Parts: sequence; structure tokens; C-alpha cells
Amino acid sequence: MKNIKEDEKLSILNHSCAHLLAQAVKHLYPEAKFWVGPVVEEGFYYDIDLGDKSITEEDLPLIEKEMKKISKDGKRIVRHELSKEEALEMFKDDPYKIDLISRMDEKDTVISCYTQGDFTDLCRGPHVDTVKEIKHFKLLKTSGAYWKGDSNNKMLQRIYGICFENEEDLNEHLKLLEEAKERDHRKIGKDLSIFMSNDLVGKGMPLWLPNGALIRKQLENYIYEKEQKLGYKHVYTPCVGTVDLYKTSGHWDHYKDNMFPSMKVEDEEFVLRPMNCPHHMLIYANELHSYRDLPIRIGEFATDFRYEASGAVKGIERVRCMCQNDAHLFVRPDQIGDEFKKVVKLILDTYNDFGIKNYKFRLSLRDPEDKEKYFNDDDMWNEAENKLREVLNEYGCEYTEAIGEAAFYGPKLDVEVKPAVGPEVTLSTCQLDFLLPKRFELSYIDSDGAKKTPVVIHRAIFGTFDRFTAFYLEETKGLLPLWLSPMQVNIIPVNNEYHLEYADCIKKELESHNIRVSVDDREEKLGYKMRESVIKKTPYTLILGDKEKDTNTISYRLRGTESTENITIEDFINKLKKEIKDKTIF
RNA sequence: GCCGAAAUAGCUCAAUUGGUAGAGCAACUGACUUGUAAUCAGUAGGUUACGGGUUCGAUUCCUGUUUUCGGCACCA
Repeated sequence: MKNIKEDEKLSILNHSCAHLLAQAVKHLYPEAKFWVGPVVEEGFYYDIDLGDKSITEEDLPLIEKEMKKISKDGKRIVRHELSKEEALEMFKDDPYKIDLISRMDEKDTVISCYTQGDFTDLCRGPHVDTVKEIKHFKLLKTSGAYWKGDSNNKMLQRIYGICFENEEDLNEHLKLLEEAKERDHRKIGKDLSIFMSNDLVGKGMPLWLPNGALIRKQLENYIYEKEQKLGYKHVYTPCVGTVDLYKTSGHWDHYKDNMFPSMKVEDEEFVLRPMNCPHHMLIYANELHSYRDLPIRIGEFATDFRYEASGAVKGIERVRCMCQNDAHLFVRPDQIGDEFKKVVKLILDTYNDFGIKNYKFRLSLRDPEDKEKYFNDDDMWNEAENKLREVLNEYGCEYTEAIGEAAFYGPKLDVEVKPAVGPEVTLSTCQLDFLLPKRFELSYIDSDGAKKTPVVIHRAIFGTFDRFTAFYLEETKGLLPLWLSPMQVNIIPVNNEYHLEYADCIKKELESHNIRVSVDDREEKLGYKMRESVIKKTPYTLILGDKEKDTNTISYRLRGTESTENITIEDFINKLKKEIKDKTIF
């Protein structure tokens, strides 16, 4: 999909279209006051204060009509530069523009505004020459948006739109938006019976159906094996902890509003756990550790509960009950770089195995000025952040740095991906933590016999199995590789009376090699069954009739193709086993 | 949580200004015995998300709740 912000020409056009939108809104709603109308990746938006009025999707065609009318008039778009006093005078009735102007510094910024016909807006520009050039646009959606992005502020009306240079590009883009809905994991999840939800269970609490459970099990097996090879020790710990546990860790103070409320039983008070770090800290503390034992890597596929805001839950991407592919690495300070490197390598290997290419690394650093959020130890922060950078550079990973985005306890590296619908989300994460080991008074005996505090690395490769599954369903459009497909082979006997026995025989043979296989023995036509096999995205569909039975072979059709191949069952099994082992993407 | 929108059969969707809720697919039954994306016929399937109100009468209008969807805010 086109990223408008990255295209200079389209950026200007879309920005001008935002002004055109504002002008049209002003015509239709004279009381409207305007905040900002920037260009974003998906086009543009404008934030508007309409008092107690609200614009709904139904109003958009009317606004579009007015925009077209203005565009046809073909007024020029004229730039004026003005002093701060002039600007303040010009927009004196507009508290939003006054707010913007009063924060501008004349030394750094030239204050300018743009006029098109009866509409003038404060703006840095640049713009297209006339409104006539803004022709091929579409208003996409409306929503509320907090003024200045702060939920304590008033909510403004936001209108999103997009503009192209010609009708073909616009239509192409709208088509892509429609296609994105088709690969939304919520749709695929329903079509392929992967997960469901029910009001009686609760919001954000999906139920994984057999197909989903199979996929998840494969993911668990995959990462478990990889982690075991890397020296991780997997544990099981309870889904609850006492409130005191989370007070000790410090999470209670920071996150209690996003936890399910505590429950008192006799003289204990429990919470559903929102994360597993405290449990793992206690496992580390259970024994005395020598500097020689480190790093110690404790992993768990751990179910956590978070009371996510009701407006935030989405399919299995953002849920209130999730399973983390979690691990905590306890390392000496001198091991941070090496251990971090291994985590990055594991991330890269995993993404490579899954054929995932559309992801971005994001390095979240502290804001050195913010002494309140971040604990004060300049040396430790600088050293840690530099180590993270070094590793990323060594692997040649492209990454963006986000100042002030670090957690309060240390810097972190996240992998961000873009879902079919909605903003980017974090998949993998790797976070350094200097605080938690101190809070739990963790230690190891160093070579000089002194007790020292280890550093903790929190990391999750898949993030949560829930979100990873959501993302991967979208990435593959539900066409999962063979090893992850809930049903790998579907057998269609040409005639139940004559070929069912052979089909069952082939089924048993495949099952003896741990291949997931079904026989469609319904009294239906071959074409009918083939259609369903295709819709269910089964990787291999076998057709077994006289031809196959007589020659002791099978005919298969590979998902996505329309031709059949005829081979022996041995060759077929070897082919499947190789594809499963190699995790072939097709 | 906030601003909007929506909720009708298992699924996808209809139902004129308020007047007995329909279709296709799926399911079930029967016939057909089939070679690569839908064989034909029949049967059954609904407290129109849930509660309250207005009305002679509510899927339709008002209201509360729940859930879903698009954004915003949040995301250890």
C-alpha cells in the first residue's frame, strides 16, 4: 500500500486536500474551528472542533460534494508570510490557532498562512498552486481524537481522507483497502475456525478452537526446541500471585489500573498476573548462584491477564488473556552485550524461518532529561544503550531510535509490524532491566567472592502466541506453510463405494508419519468437495480413484495451483516430510 | 476509557413511511454414484443481542446494558 508521507508530491497534494476539506467543512458548519491537518502514511486528516455537533460517516459524501464544488471553482492557493503580531491578530477569534501561534518562535519559524477563496489557514506549506489540482480524493472515516493527543483534553472530530493524482491510483488504493479487510485475522479466524468469542466468557477473552490450538501448539514446539538448544530452562508457574508480590516488583504502583482487581481469599489477596517477571525472579532467588552459572535463562509459555481498555481489544491481537513466549535472562553486567546479541540472532532466525520480511526494529531509549521516569544512573544507561546499538549495527539491522520510550527500568528493543487494519503493534521484545533484580535482592557470588546484582533481560520472541498468530494469519492470508497448517492433507475419494477403502488406507499411511489428514467421505460430487478443500486452504488435496488405486499411487493438487501430480505414496510422504522439516514457505 | 457506527437463522445478507421476519449457503431427509471451485428435491431452523419505555401493534421510534467495528488515548 502506498505510503503517502514518503512521497513528496503526494504529501503536498494530500496536505492541500486537508485544507480543501477544512474549507468545505467551514462552508457546511460555519461554527467549526480547526486544529491541525497533517499528512500521515494513510493520507491526511483534519482535527476539527464542532462544538457539540458531530460528523458521522453518513455526512462524508456531503462534505466530499462540497469539496468537489470548491475544487471546480479553481481558486488559486496563495501564501502570505506574517509577523507573530499579525498572525495573532488575524486568528484572534480562533483559540486553536492562537495556541499554535503563541508557541511559535519567530527566529526559527517563518509564520505563514495560505488562502484559497474564502478560506485562510495557518500553515507552513507548501501547497499545490490551485484547488483545481485536488480532484481525486476520498474521505475515508471519521473519529474522535483528543486535542494534542492528551486524553485529559477535549475530544475533537477527526476526518481522514486520501488524495491521488489520478482516478486510477485512487481506485487502486481503495481496492487495496478492501483487500486488507479480506486478510484481517478476525475474518480468517472465523472462516478457518481458528478462534471464537462469547459474551459469557467476556470481552477480549477469545476461545481457541481446535484449528487454532493446533497452530499454537506448533508455534510452542518450534520455539521451545530453539530455546532449549540455546540453554533456556523452561518452568511452569501459577497464573496468580499475591498483591505483595507485585508490590515488591513495583508493578502494582505502575500498572494496577490495568490489572484485574485483586481478590481476597481468607487472609491472602491475589491478582491474576499481568506478567511473569516476579515469579521468575523468585525462581532465580531459590538458589545461590556463582558468577560461573550465569547467564541463567528461565523460559515459560505463560498465560497472563491484563485489563486492557475496552476500546483497545481486537481479535486475538490485543486481548485480556494472553500467552507470552516469555523468558528472563539473568546475566552479569559484562554479559549484557553477548546475551542481547543471542536474542537478536534468535529473532532474526525465527523471522527468517517464517518468511517474515515486513518488520521494523525500534530501539527505545530513555530521555536523559526525564529524571522522574527513569532511575538515575547515567553510566549504566549510556553503556547499556550503546551495547544495544552495537549489536544492531553488527547484524546490519536497520532500526529507529525512540527517545523517552524506554521502560522506567531500562532500554528495550521491539519489533514492530503492521496489521491488515489498525496501527503498528509490537511483536518481539527484548528489554534490559536494572531495577527488578535490586527489588528482589537477587545476587550472584562473583570471582572475588563478593555478592553482586545480576542484570535481567526480559525477552519474548513471538511476543504473545495470540498476537503472533494474528499477525501471521494476515501475513500469509491464511495460507499457512505445511508445518503450521491444522489440516495438511485432505483426501477426496472419487467414488465412496469403490475408493473409500483405498482412501482410508492412504490416510492411515500418512498418519503413521504424523501427517494431519482427513478423508471427505460425504456423498457429494468431486467438484463440490474440491471447492471446499480450496476454501479451507488445505495445502494438499488428494484425489483417489481407479487410476490411483490400480497403480498404487496418489494424485495431489497443491493449494494455489490447478494441476494435479501423480506420484507414489512413498514419494509423496518424503516430499511432505521434507517440506515440514524445512518449514517450506509456498 | 473517549468520539462515532453496528448487532436479524450456524454463515453472508434482505425486510418500503411502525402492520404476522425472508433469501442463498451450511445442517437434516431422500434421489443421483459422480475425476478437480457449488447435482436436484424436500424438511427443519428466529423471544430480530439483552432489559425497559412509547404505541392497538416495534426488527423498525426512544432509553439503559452487553458485545462487535472504525478511530483517539493506553500498551509492563
